[in-house]
Formats: sequence, structure tokens, C-alpha cells
Amino acid sequence: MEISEVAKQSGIPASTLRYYEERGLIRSTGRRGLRRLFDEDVLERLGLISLGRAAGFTLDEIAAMMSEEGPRIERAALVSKADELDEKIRQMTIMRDGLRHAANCRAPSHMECPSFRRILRA
Amino acid sequence: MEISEVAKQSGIPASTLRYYEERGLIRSTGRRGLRRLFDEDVLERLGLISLGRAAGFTLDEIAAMMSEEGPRIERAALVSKADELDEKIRQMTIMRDGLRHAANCRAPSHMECPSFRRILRA
DNA sequence: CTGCCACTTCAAGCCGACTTGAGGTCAAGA
DNA sequence: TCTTGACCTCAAGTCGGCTTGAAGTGGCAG
Repeated sequence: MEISEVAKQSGIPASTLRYYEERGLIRSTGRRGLRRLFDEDVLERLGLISLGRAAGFTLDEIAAMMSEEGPRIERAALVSKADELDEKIRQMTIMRDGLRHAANCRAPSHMECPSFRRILRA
Repeated sequence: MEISEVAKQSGIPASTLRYYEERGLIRSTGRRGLRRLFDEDVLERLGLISLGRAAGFTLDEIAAMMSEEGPRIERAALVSKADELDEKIRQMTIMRDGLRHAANCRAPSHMECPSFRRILRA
């Protein structure tokens, strides 16, 4: 596949794909002239990268997790990353509940709603 | 309270507190000489800011949500923010499960573990 | 064969959220 | 009174993750 095709199917701009390649997150399998060619499975990889980004990992962390053979990540690191995610999920859940409450609340400003404050204090 | 006291109790560096004041997220209630003085309740506000940051809001968004009277955020916006959070939580949960699996998995690289891939495809 | 234009490279720019550095001020302790 | 040093201001720097712009190249339709 050409880069434009990958961009279209993944929704990720070509400039970003080039950047990801430069950073070692994806690999092009050849060129037609100047133009990069990618294997189909780059799409799965890109999905994984997006997921990692959404979960708050840096590109370097994602690269390390995806390395085919590279310095494998130690179990402890994986577990502690998972624990970090749990904490983030907890905070985001609190915030989400606070927002949903605020949407239904009549207090003049959200900070003045005792219920909102109580939710956030959790 | 002086800024150093606030910094100590909140764990947020003084430079960040000054920055937050500049951005309108917190207010100092006066000065002793040059030195800012803060009201006790700034701590609650800082907690809320941290929570918002952890939930992925920008400082401007947080400022808008916390404004005492300013342009109140519309319900629709709150609800859609909550929905965004739900989606992020979903993705982070997938990632967390993937990581926990990977920590217990014998595949040479995580990408090669069918189970890992299945989890991530969800 | 020619020309178009989607691609290429490389360097520089941008955004959010701070941090850092240089140089200045002033409340308080000796 | 004088010194100290924690605080101040303002500008510039940093970092991650891209995007943008200028200048070049080459596959392919006509």
C-alpha cells in the first residue's frame, strides 16, 4: 500500500506516518520511486499505537512495548503501567460523574454545588 | 498562607502556582510585601485543577468550568465532555487489560501473543 | 517524451504546560 | 541598621508530538 492509502484507511495523516516511521514505530517495506510502501499489517500496528496514545503512553513507551525482539519490557514495568492506568481511570471516573451531575444541577456555578464538591473530594 | 506554604501542602511548585494565577485558575488574596497570600480554599481549588488535568482537560477548559459566574458551560458541553471521558476510560481499560495479560504471557513479543492482539482489537 | 503533481526531505514552527535564569525587592532576624 | 534569602517579574527555554513550508524527484496519463 502507498502512504496515502494507509493514511486514508487509518485516518492518520501522511506526515504523521512519516514521523512514526522516523521514530521507529512503524516500518515501510520498500519504495516505488520515492514513495513508501507499507505492508497491510501496518494498520493493526497503527491501531495499537492509537490505543497506546489514548491511554497516555509516550511514543517511546509504545515503541518499547511493540518492539519485535528489542529490550522486552519487564513484567514489573507492565504491571506498574497497568496500575497507573487504574489510577487514571479512577480519576477520570470521578470527573465524569462530577460532570454528569453538573449537567443536571441548578447551582449558579459548579464549584458552589455541594454535591459536585462532594463528588470531587472523593 | 504564603505561596511556599500552599506549594508544600498541595505538592504543586510555586512556579506553577504563579502560572495558574496568571492563567486565572486561582487568585491570591493579597500581598505581604511582594509575596502573594492565598486563602485556605485555594487548596480545594488546586485539587480540582489536578483532577481536571488528570482527566485530560486543558487549563482553559478547567478555568471555564470553575468560573464563579463567568460564561457558564452549557449542559450539552458538560455531557459531551462526560461522553469523551467514557470513551477514554474504555480505551484505557482495554490497554490496562492488555498490559496485565502481557505481564503474564510467555509470547516472545507482546505483539505476537494472539490473546494480546485479541484484547487490543476490542 | 513531457509535464503534472503526489510524493519526498529537512528544517523550522507551533501548542500546551510548565520550568529556568537573570536581575530586582523587601520582611525579618542578628 | 544591615544582610540575607525567599520571594518577585519577565523573557526565554524545554518537551512531546506533530504540522508546515520550501525545494526536489519521479511514476504515469496524455
